[in-house]
Amino acid sequence: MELTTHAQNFILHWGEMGSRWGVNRTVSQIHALLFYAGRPLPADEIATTLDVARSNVSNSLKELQNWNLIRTVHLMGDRREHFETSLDVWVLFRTVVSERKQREFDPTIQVLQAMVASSDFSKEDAGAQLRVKEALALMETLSTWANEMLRLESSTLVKMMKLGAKVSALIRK
Amino acid sequence: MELTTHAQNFILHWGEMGSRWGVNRTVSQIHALLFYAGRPLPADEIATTLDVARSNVSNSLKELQNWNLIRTVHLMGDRREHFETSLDVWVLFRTVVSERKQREFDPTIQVLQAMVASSDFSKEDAGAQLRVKEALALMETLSTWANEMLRLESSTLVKMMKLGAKVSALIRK
DNA sequence: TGCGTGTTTCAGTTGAAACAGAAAAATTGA
DNA sequence: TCAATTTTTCTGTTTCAACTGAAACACGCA
Repeated sequence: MELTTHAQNFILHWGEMGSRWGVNRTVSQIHALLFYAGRPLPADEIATTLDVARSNVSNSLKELQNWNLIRTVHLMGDRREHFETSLDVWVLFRTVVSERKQREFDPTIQVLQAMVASSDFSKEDAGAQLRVKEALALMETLSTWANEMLRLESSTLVKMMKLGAKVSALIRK
Repeated sequence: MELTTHAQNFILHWGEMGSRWGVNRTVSQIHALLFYAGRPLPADEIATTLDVARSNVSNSLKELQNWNLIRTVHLMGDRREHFETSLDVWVLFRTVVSERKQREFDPTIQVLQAMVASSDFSKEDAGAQLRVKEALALMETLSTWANEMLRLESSTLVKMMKLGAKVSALIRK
């Protein structure tokens, strides 16, 4: 498959974005390609299109599957596996947020909880203990809130966001 | 300064967190140290405490200043600059979100806007054009919403989060 | 102006992650 | 079962950001 200029822009920029947020560049490029193409692609076509090694594609696809961002489909008359991603951007967004939270956010909360629970802060760390508690409280608040938001339907979520700060007018209690 | 076990845990874990989110490890460790210590520290004390090169500390501090996460203070009878961070976790959170948005999110929106505006998508990319538009719409929604949230006072923000999905009950319009 | 103290810059080094290519393994159709 | 096709694993190589240490630079003070 030959990429148009637009496709190249999109894929390269998305890969760049990914790497700034701690996601492997090839992984995000592949995902961008599948999203842009909008149809299932076999691994070797991905490899030739992006000009990366077949093995690199294989590992990246596995990573994307672990992230629940792609699934395999089979096409008539072709024994190769084809890979596709959801084309609903809100589904993708929620998946990424949810996975990321599970992998990195929640474990950190646990670490902080353990720290705070083990009450053997030395005396000179009293202030520090308070601050760690506050950091933990922030993360717990965020976590609970995120779980609730993720449970909403996309359309509801969008509506809430568009309401935005208007909601704050209701909070005078 | 000798670090307690708790301090080490906190700082090391925070550094680890940072690097998973695309933030230099030393940078986040230094910030964690300043937060944990809760008092202004001079660069060389940071270097010896974390056991990294003095120059590394210097560059990392500059980075933290660019992020508006630390400021310098001067102590009586000491010519050295001392560095301190806000101890209000919500202030820190908002700063990070705001800076990160400005640096990485907003520019991406611009790229997508440019792509969508330049209407020379070839015919076979019609579907792709639609999808890019949807991705852009999502990011714009998020961006507007984030701006509104960032303008709120911390206490209001927390209240809104604690309300959480309860707000969605109000959206039946 | 020169000296002591502190900071930054810069060039080279290191280490970890990403990647390629080959080899091994798996799958399917005959 | 075998051959053809496709996928995965493995090992070395490359790349790049992070880091160090030394040298250059800035500042304040006598």
